Amino acid sequence: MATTPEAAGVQRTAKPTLNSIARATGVSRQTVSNLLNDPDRVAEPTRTLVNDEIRRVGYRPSAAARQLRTRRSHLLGFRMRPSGDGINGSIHDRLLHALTARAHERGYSLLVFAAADDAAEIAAYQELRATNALDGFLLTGTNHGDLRSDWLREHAIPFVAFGRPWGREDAATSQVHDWIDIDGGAGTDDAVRTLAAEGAARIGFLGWPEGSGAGDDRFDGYLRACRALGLPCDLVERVEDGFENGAEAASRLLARGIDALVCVSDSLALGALAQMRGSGREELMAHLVGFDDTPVARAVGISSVDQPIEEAARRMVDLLVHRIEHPDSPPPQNPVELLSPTVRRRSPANTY
Amino acid sequence: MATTPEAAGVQRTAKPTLNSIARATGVSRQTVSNLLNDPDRVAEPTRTLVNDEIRRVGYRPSAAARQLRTRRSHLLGFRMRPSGDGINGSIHDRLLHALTARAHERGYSLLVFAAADDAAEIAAYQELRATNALDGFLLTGTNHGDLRSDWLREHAIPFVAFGRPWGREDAATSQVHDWIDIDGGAGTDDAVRTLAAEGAARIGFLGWPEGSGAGDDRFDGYLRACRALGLPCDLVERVEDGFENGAEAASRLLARGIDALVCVSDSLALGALAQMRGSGREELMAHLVGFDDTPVARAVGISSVDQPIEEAARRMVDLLVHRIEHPDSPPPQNPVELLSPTVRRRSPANTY
DNA sequence: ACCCCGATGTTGATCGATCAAATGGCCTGC
DNA sequence: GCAGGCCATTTGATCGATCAACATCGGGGT
Repeated sequence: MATTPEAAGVQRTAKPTLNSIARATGVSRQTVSNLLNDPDRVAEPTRTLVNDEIRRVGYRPSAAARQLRTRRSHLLGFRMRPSGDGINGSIHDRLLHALTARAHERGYSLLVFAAADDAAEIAAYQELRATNALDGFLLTGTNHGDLRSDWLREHAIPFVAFGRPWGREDAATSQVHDWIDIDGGAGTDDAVRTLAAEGAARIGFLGWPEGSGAGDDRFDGYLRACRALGLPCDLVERVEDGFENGAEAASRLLARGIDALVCVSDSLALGALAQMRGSGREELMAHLVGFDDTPVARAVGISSVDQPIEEAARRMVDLLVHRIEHPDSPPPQNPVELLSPTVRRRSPANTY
Repeated sequence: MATTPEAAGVQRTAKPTLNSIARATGVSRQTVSNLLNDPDRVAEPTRTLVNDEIRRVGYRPSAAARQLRTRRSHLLGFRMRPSGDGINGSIHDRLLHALTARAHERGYSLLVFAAADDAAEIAAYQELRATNALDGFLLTGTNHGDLRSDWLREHAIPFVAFGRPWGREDAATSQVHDWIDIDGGAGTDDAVRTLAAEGAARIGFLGWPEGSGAGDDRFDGYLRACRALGLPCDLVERVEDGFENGAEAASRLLARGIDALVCVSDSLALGALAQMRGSGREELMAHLVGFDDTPVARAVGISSVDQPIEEAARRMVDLLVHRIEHPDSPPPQNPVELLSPTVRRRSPANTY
């Protein structure tokens, strides 16, 4: 922000340090240090004197020196997943951006690293923790029996996960960890109710195969809503993610007779949309709901369940920072954080 | 990789350091240091002795300490752009992943930061350089009269840009900088020739408004090819990126009579595709080419110009690392690196 | 014999911050 | 009037690595 104009031009002198500031103002280095870390400890006359000098020469403390002494790097680790061949990659991007912004506000930076699989990710934790002294990690896409969270907990390394600790039904007794998640079930539930309110009676569901935490959760929401509303809940196809798979599965559902469709991802929804159009069932296109509200869905005009990624990112960072700065704080909180998504309603028809 | 199984379980001892290794093996700390930085300096009997101990206790040097002494952080900065509302965001993701992977291979890590605009990005350079001692920066999306590259050069901070130094016609005389880029013009040229070879005679172009480096470059490629082939080259619309804009502009081009269309982005191409379908000109869909080969284009079956992002990322990192490690090396190379994209041919018809 | 050299390895100083403990001044209470 | 305390500040030690300079030991070359 306040990039002092002088600082840019003049600075031909050596880089300022705590010591140089101290000498220039006639106080001791520790006083300068105090001013930075706990301003109340230094009295008024001194305070402004030193502050002015700091500003004048554009002093910034050295992260390396601080880290060496305090063993805190103020760095958080984030794994880049092999660039989503799916359309869903865009939420990954959104998440990373939001995490970066929030971390910055809290005085932290993000270090990204690539890892092919979970084992490689764990190896990376170890390496980064030892050499770069990362303060903590931000995990995404947790799954049943996730090795990563177990490993991190065993090694007492702070982390927070985007995704519930799936398959930890014994949560009450066993050690859990910090996490936030988005209530996917509430999203599909909401989608079903919205479609039903508009008159749909045979609502289909196009999901992922059983076994993925998020996928099962979204399926549950569908079931719950259909049962509550007295609608059939067996119009279901569960396939791997992807445009092609979506189109194929949709054709089967169309054959069984549906008048609306909820999908577990925008990729699948896009495939379903193509199938509807291809088989002359354009009237269904307005009764199709995807998941993630990706740019593609917005562009093409598919309704979609919008996840509050920015909010989720904020809370992730806050949770992690809290755990880092208060290592002895109450063990992994309650059912930590569960955010609700929103259904974005739109219609493909109005885009042509 | 070699996460020693013992290291995980046993380690209840203090973290190993150069000194602890030295004491344990009976050599001096400097010898251990030499072993790490220049193995040839230490003779055989010692070498394996120390190496074994290092492996045994799982020693990893402290980046902070090293950085404090050497003033090298082995960190590269990368700015997260406000998550592309466009569909094109996915190449950003691909690029970041590839950069991360390559940086790791070269012994560097990526630190990401968010900045709203170029001015904020410059402020971030200054801050990150002073506190975190970043070794260099990776820029994306350079434009005419880019402030960032000027600032970095003035301050003698190593960097490499993805994107030519647009508008530096005096490149021969003026100071240039390291960069790589993808020859967009070659891509559109190729697209035109491909379409022409398949019989198209009136090929349209849907581009961005004049003034963006990459956009003008791609337009030039179109012009060049059309002229060379003796085809009309005035079937052109230039609009801001986006699905809606693409659809509108495409309708104007359709009215003027085209039998093929080259677009400057997949977002625009997707809009054009929708317009073609909406106005019953499905036969044109197979003669539509987008740009970037995003997942959406792949999914929907639009042909697209595929940029060799991974290759570009590799060269970016290599150039930057070279400049960091050889600050006095020959000034900004020649027309540094210009990679050629590839046209991916597909047809929307075969997806239903 | 002598001197110098390369190959190995060692020691003291240093990078820039924070921690822990000590200092000196001033005020309060008995 | 003096012990005890609090405040603001200072001093010495330390985090873990590298740099620069110096020791040691065999060999050649002449």
